[in-house]
Amino acid sequence: MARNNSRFVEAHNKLLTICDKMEIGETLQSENLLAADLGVSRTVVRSVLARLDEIGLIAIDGREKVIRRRTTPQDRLERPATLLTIEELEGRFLDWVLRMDVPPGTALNVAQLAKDFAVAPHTLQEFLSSLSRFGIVVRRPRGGWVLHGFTREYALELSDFRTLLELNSVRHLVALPPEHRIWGQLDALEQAHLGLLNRIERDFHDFSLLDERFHEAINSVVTNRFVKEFQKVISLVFHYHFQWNKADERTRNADAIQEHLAYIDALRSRDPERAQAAALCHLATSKQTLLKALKANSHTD
Amino acid sequence: MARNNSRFVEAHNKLLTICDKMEIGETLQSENLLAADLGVSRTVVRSVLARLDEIGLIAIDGREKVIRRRTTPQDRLERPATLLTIEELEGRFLDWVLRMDVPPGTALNVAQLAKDFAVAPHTLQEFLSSLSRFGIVVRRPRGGWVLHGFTREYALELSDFRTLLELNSVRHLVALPPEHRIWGQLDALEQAHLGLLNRIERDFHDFSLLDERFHEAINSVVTNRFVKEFQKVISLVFHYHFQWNKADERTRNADAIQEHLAYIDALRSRDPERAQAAALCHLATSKQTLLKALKANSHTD
DNA sequence: GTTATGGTTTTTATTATAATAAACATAGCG
DNA sequence: CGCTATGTTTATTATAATAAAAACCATAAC
Repeated sequence: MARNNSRFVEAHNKLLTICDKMEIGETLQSENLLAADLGVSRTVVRSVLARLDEIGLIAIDGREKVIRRRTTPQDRLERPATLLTIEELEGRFLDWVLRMDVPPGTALNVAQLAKDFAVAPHTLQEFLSSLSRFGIVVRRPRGGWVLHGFTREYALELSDFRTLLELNSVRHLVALPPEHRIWGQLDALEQAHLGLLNRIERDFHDFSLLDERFHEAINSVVTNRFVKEFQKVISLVFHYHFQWNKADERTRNADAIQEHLAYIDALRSRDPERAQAAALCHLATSKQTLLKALKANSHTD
Repeated sequence: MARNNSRFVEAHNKLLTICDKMEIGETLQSENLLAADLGVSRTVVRSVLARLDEIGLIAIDGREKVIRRRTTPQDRLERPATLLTIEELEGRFLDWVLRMDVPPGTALNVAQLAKDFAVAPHTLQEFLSSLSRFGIVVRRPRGGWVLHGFTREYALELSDFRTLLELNSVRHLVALPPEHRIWGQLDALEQAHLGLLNRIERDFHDFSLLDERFHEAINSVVTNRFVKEFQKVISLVFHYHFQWNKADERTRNADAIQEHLAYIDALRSRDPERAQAAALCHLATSKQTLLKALKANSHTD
């Protein structure tokens, strides 16, 4: 009753498949080889073999493992409900906070949340601890967690920080040689923007994703793990709010496309000042959009 | 055998002190008031009262809690060894990594480390999880942790990121009005630098701390939680490496003081370009110092 | 009506333990 | 004698169980 035994079950069922491919009376490979084939440790293989012996599928005699009968569907074990990993949890949690519009200052109940998200309480705890680095949640003095974002303050600071990082990327980008992959990417992105502009009436929802791809491309020219780590949070927050601010979504997205196109042009000019100006202009609009989205469903006054 | 009962013990001993101040035959306050006085919940007060009743110090009769005898030293409970909190752990851990010069790629043994640091394994686990946001450690696919920093790459990226943040701070700083507290702080820092320069032959060790204070002051003008969070890690890493790179420590620190003084002058000029140039100059030196420190005891080639 | 207390529920932090992996030792075969 | 396969032991992580603490509610006393 400690770890979940999904590894054991998986190996067990895989071994059944192997047995199916062999004849009755044949002998299985050595434990070491089986372990390598199944991608698990020998310990697991041994416990699987012990079980197969128990249900009479094979007969273990010293190092002889003889297949005794064909497998039946009943032999297969049910895989236990697999819990989310900490990586999968990240998206779900931010989604929950932003979508459910959880007010800042809410005390988070680890046990309850863990149940809701179908993770071990411990996993959630760890995750919250890592989120606390971004100030989204804070640890209370004697245990427990409080949701601290997303206030207006937070949004402002996040936007400012984003601007800081992206202007840095822009400065790097314009200095790149013509043969760098980024220029081709920008061309492709330009085409995608023009394409979306043509069918904006219907597909304006697609902009959110395009926006993410666009900024990701620009920031990809900087190879810095700290920049990248933050980019993840930033793009998540902006992405979600983009989706939910339904007011004027069509015209807003159409305008943003125009800004992106101007931004791309400015980058192509290789003129650092012009490029930074275009970036600033678009990022300012983006900031306003985020603030409006917050105000729309605000606990934040 | 779950939580440690330090809260109970603390409340217990405090209540003994309260009893000492009262006469035999007097009655104690209500549970609620005691709880407020001791700063704990009523549950703790109740278990403490139950124990005091048991050892015959007081007699509980309904809501009457009569003091029966004087307290003796034997009544006091030994406080259990208090484990480190996650905040205290941070410094200790980075200290260990940098001081012991743990090579990148080392697998971290949670149970062992937890013992060494005198924390619950769980606390260490959480802490590692939060550190993983900075890429110092990474989680292995099937449990376990690997130390990933501090390679030359990491140091370079950290330096670059630091430069990015600090230049931003400088741009903010030079735009601040003369009555802002920062100008007074800079004056004080200048005096401290000049003072240290006079006794550099003897006290060159003190520079590390002064350096930290200096950069902290400059970055304090930006009120951004993301900037602040990173500053913590950055200053830790630089601070430690400063201390351990013993080569030419005296002259190196004397030179750095000169750079700081020029930096302060440039800030006072309120000229953004000049200030940024001075900042860049000093940060570049700092980067070189860090790289040299890494090379000196390098696993990183 | 107000305050104090007894009991109950919730929630968090820690410990014990099962599942896994790895290391080591031993036996069998060529 | 050397190599490989298996048996045994040990170490380590993830999770379930659980104790401590806090919060809550209902009842009793003044």
